[in-house]
Amino acid sequence: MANSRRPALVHPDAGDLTVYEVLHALADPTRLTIVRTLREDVERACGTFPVSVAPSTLTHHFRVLREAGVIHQREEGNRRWTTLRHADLESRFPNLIDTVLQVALD
Amino acid sequence: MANSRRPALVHPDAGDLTVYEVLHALADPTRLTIVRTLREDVERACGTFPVSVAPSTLTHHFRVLREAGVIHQREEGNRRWTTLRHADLESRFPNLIDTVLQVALD
DNA sequence: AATTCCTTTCGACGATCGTCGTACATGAGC
DNA sequence: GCTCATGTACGACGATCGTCGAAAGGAATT
Repeated sequence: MANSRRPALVHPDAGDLTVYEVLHALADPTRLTIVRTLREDVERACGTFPVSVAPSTLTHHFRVLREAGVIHQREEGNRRWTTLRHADLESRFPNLIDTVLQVALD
Repeated sequence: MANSRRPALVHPDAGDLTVYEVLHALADPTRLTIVRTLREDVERACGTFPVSVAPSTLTHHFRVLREAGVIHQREEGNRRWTTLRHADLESRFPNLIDTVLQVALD
């Protein structure tokens, strides 16, 4: 199984998030599109995001978001489901995500 | 005079600011300290910010903030006075600056 | 005019960034 | 079994980043 053989996904504790890492994670068009999409649909598989980059690039962006504590990913079969860590982000950085999303309407 | 001989300082129009450049500008401890300081004191000279980097590094950070549209600088004598472009930022990205500052209490 | 102060410009440095192609691993379905 | 779909890992690439020291300009002061 992928769940047991592959290295477990690392998710930092809510208390360890830094505003600098989060801001940096949000300061990219592709990554902000990912976050905006997750704000509308609770959970999505990797391949279903409306972005236009190579698969390996997308994996890279997911790692940046995950290590910054912005998203959570869980594996199921050969899919990886992604959610926004909204509660953690709210408790640590109140209003930040929604303010950024509201301001970045594109 | 410095005002006429040195290349004029470039300040982007409020309408040209991008949320990505602004977020990137804010995603650095030194630069966020500068912004926080300007939120308290309206106008300050370059050398008076509570940061600990080399003068040339400070100049670099001011340029990043200025070109992102976060700060405004004017020259007077051999001093350069810096202000936050709060009204422009508010009109373009409502609540963004204050939310980030409130969240980054350090 | 000489000195001192404030700030910039330039070039450099190692590090990180966003991007991609290739190869690989897993799971589902035939 | 085999194939296809999903997604990752690795290595590479040029670009940008944050940092600094050295040198210099301009203004204020003496």
